[in-house]
Amino acid sequence: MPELPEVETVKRSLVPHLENTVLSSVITRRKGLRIPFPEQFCQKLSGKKIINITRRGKYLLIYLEKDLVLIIHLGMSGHIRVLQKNIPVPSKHDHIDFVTQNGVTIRYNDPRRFGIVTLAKRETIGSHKLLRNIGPEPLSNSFNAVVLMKKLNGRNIAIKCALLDQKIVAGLGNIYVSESLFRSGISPKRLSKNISFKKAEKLVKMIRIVLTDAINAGGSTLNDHRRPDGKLGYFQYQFLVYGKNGELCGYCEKAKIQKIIQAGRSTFFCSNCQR
DNA sequence: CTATCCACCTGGCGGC
DNA sequence: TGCCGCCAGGTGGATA
Repeated sequence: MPELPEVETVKRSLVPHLENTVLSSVITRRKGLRIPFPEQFCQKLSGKKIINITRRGKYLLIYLEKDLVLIIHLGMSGHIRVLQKNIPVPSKHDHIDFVTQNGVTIRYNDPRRFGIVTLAKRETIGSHKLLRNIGPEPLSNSFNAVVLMKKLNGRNIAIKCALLDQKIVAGLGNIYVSESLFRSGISPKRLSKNISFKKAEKLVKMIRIVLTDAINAGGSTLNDHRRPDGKLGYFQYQFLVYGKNGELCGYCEKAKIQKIIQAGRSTFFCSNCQR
């Protein structure tokens, strides 16, 4: 469950359980995920109080005392559950448990193990390898048409690929790029350098709307993955193009939604509505 | 700079 | 039932 709205949903689920609570223990069941866990990972975290939780793009940042930051990325298949009372026996891909002093267990599960869980020092977080090149937060004022145009300027890559690039804008993934481009009337194949300022303005606006709506819907639920609180997100019911190849476009009702492959990933669009 | 292929992994699905 | 290929919400590296 890994684009910005899903990560934001996870963050919001964790805040009431974790902020101002102390980790009594941390249990890892393997050496690492996409990268190894740091040396002494569990020891460094146990006994530490969690100060606050933020999100940067698709990364969760959990700030603890002693200027320690726990960095979490969910990859393709990572999910987090909040467990209280009757905590089940860990199953196959439950790789990490964060146990708090008030009896809550935060369990990290990730079948494909493309996720990342690591530590950093607070003062180095701005220059951290994983975070330093990430573009503006799409829901903040640092993201606007002028900034976007500057990033797209002269680029010969398809706009779809540009928006997937976390250096251009943070947090968008395969679903929300297709949905944002559709709502903006921009073909995913259009070269970045050929996006007009007017279209960039529209795109910025639509990215904001799509992400905000998705967050309000609790994210998107694919393959029955659950939110940390066990609930399902339901933005998938608001998809207009993603996964709808072969269906008649619900907007123009003239063309069928097409699926194409760009940079090895599926893109969904309406060739009539998007130019 | 860009496109393409690949790697990292497991699981679910449809087809035979 | 089983095997097989293909697909999947991500990212980074090598190559041409």
